[in-house]
Amino acid sequence: MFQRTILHVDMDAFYAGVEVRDRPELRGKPLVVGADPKGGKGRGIVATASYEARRFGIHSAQPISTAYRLCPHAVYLLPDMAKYARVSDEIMHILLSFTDLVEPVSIDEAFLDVTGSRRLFGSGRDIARRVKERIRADLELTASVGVAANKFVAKVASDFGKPDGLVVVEPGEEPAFLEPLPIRRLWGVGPKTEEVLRRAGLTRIGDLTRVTSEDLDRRLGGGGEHLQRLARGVDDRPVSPEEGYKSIGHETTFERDTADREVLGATLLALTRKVAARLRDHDVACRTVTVKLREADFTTHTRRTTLDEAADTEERIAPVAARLMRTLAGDQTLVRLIGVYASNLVSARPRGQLELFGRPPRKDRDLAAAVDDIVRRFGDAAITRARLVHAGRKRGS
DNA sequence: TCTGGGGTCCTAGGACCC
DNA sequence: TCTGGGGTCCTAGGACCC
Repeated sequence: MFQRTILHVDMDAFYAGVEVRDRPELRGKPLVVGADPKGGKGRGIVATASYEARRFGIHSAQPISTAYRLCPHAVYLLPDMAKYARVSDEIMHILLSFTDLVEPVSIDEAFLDVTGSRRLFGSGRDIARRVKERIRADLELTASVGVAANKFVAKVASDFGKPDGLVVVEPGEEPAFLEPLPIRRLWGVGPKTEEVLRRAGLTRIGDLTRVTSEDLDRRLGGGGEHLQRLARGVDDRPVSPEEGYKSIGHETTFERDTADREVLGATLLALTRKVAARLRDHDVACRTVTVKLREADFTTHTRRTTLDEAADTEERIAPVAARLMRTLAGDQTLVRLIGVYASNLVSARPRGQLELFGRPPRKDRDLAAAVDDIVRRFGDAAITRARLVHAGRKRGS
């Protein structure tokens, strides 16, 4: 079979790395990027912990209150997503100088298919070394790189050498490399699946190759064969450059659980505005609108509806979202989080083309375009709904 | 110690059509 | 008279990833 060379590039403690680079006085200190700890009462989680902070037992996705208890004297910073997105663009730019086949996985991670670049740049290991050097020289950041014949093994390999790692798994070595690792390392095995498999006595990746895929299907409700192929180190998925969003959404957790209809309504409207603006930004419109509500006890519900005609404006989406919300929350419902999502995305044709089809430009879209323009020029605070200002005052913020 | 916010993918069941 | 089977679209929930 045709032998591919795949790289998985994964930045080390990315947000923390960027902050330390920009503020050298932070170097060597335990640094936590994430929610405001508020003296141990904060509600969010840790986004990234520096390696110094990890020595205290702090890690990503941990409640910020736990992190604060473990290390109150750490430096706590709020994430600056706009900055990280800019750095991410610079990283992707570097990666694209090695091959066109770059598939971003997240803001700080990507797969590269360098099969066709070997003639120009050398072996997979050579290319990995050069990628790391470029990222270090140009951006003063470190990345860990895994090299293998497919995406899954490359991903596990990059994780294996962290931080500042370079791990190559040669073709044929995959089973020996994977067998002793815990099943949790398999892509798609999270806490639930891990527990189901553990109860069946399966704890190492190698264990999965010693049962039948039907047995796995029965225990997990499908996906057994895929899991088994990964466990053997087989993964045919191609590295495919960006395909665009399938959904766009925003959600927010209240500082304190609330049953205040006005607060809920105003927050829903604010979220809807952000979603609609991003839809227009990406030149897409949505046919499906979803509202999510999480109650104080963490039970979570969603309601969605599909529109007759795709929408990309607050004027069209907000009433739908409000209606869905009313079916989710009673007057007494104590709410922890609400969210708005747009999916079933279709490309929104430029207005010139709409007219070609004999459809007049809509007023709501003209208004939205004007608002987008003002926000671009003067920032988000320049324009807002009277209702949002009112609710903000009401909360005393 | 309670658990963010951005996403993707999958499953099950119902409606509806032929 | 009670009843097939395939296909598509839709909704709700959940697992998982970073």
